[in-house]
Amino acid sequence: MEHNSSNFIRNIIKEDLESGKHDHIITRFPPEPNGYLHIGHAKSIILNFGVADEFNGKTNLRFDDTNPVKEDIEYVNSIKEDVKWLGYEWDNLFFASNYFDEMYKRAILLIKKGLAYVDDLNADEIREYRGTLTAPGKDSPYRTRTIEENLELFERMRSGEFANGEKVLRAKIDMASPNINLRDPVIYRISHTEHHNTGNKWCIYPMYAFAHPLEDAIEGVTHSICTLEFEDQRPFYDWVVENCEMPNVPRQYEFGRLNLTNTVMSKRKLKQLVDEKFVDGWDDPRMPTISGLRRRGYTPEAIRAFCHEIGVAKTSGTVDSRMLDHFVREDLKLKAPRTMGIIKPLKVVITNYPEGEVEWLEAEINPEVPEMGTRQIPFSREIYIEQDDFMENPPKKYFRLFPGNEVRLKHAYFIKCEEVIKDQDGNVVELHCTYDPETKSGSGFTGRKVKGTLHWVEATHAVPAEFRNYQPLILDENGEDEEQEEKTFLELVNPNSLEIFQGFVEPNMKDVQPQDKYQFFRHGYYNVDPKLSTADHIVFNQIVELKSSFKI
RNA sequence: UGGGCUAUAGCCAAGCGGUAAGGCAACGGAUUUUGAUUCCGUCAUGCGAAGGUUCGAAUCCUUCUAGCCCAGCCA
Repeated sequence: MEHNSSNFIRNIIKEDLESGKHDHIITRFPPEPNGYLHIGHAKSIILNFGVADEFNGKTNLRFDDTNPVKEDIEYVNSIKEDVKWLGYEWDNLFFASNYFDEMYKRAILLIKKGLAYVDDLNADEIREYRGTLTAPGKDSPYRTRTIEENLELFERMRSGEFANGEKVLRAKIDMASPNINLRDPVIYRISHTEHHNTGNKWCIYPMYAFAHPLEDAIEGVTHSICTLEFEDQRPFYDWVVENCEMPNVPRQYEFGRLNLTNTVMSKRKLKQLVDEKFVDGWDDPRMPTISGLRRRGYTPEAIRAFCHEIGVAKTSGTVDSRMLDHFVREDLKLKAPRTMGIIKPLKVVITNYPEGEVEWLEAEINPEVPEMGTRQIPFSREIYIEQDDFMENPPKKYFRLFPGNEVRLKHAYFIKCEEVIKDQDGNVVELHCTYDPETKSGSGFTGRKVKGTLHWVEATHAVPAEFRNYQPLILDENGEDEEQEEKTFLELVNPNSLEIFQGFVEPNMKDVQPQDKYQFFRHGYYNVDPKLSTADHIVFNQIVELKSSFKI
């Protein structure tokens, strides 16, 4: 069902299986629990789980929790929920922190082989000694310590004798390497910090570059898939696996991360939007987080279809967010019941309709899926239509209501605008119309045609509802500016990204449940907000508008 | 100025020496009780540029150009 898009990683795995290099594959999704997952992670999840599923392999969910100062159990819970919601089941749930003993032993092995040493240089000095992009670094004066001394010092680091930053363990490779990652990278640092999983057992924690290859090797991961910025790290990845004498040899492959127009996609920036209250939280419907998209009303199916269609490559481009919109509409088209809702109400009195009378009309729930059946909607002398569906002085090709014009009310009758009622300030507050009983929907009336069909809600039975319409959170005509990143990014936040309206919906909508999705006729798709909606006050989040070729 | 990577339409992307898939967007036109959907059609003599090899090149070679990433005791 989800298209067979070819990509280079899939091709590599296929070849590895065909050549007999592997008889099975294991992938992993390795988030650090320091924030919520976003749609960029969804791309990685879908890639890792998808490719393993396709070739009968396994995928681990592994928390890369090697830096306790940034991590929190709240994040591990949200990550698990999001992966499941996207439709994936991990074969194993692992924590890198459960490998700390193993990693410590491998570090000692490195020391014993003369491939790692304890350095007393502080952070600033290490940076100085590292050299620059174009100039080689120079050896630390502590680089030549004996194995015995290193062993003893490292053990004393572990036992808590030293303060944060006082010492580090470094791999001994080459301070003149053109690849900066190979200039004796730090592999262990001291951090007297409680860890969400290991508590106070450790005060030294391995660095990503050292830990990650070990984690993969320990789990027997065959294809370790990560994003492009880790490309330079691959030589060290291989160095660690080899020199730590890991029996399993994982290989790292890098793909381009997902960028979307009008979207920021870094955990740091998203966290900033949350912390500085630009949004309601990680799950604000304007956020590109999985939890935000879920609350907005996006479906896992739509996200998966989108990720399959954008493909996986080594280019770093920016996908038009309208492509995501497309897949949401496509998924919801056959799933979402149609209903009518008025976002900006304008009262219409049908002057020739009997006072006090209400008739119930039958309306199909989804014309493309007749099995969804029908619903009953009331019609009477007073209804609401959309303010945007009336213009006193319309331009050419305006098919909606204007003085003297006749339109069709969906599922009901033709009405003709006879009179415009205004308040003292000249604002249109009410319309007086007449209807033609002959034109009832379903009666087969063909006497005359109208150009426009409007949606409406009967006034006395109408259920009040709140509509929350969204615009992009980020206004980025030129993408993310790198110069004054901090400033520019916050300046690009759209002050009008949320618009709230109080309107009306059909009476049959009074018992909608959180996360129910509807297509409001001629508006678009909406989701019942799981946080804000109550039985007394229904709140709909706009998922995506319907397309429209109408321009005024 | 060191190293790594990338370049196919407005955007994403397939293509692996045999004559440029697909999706999004856009634009025509038909149908339409959603200005939606659906349908039909248009959209790269062209693959960052210039040379070269070949009967034949987006694919191989050479040289250029442009963009992205790397100097955390973050991941």
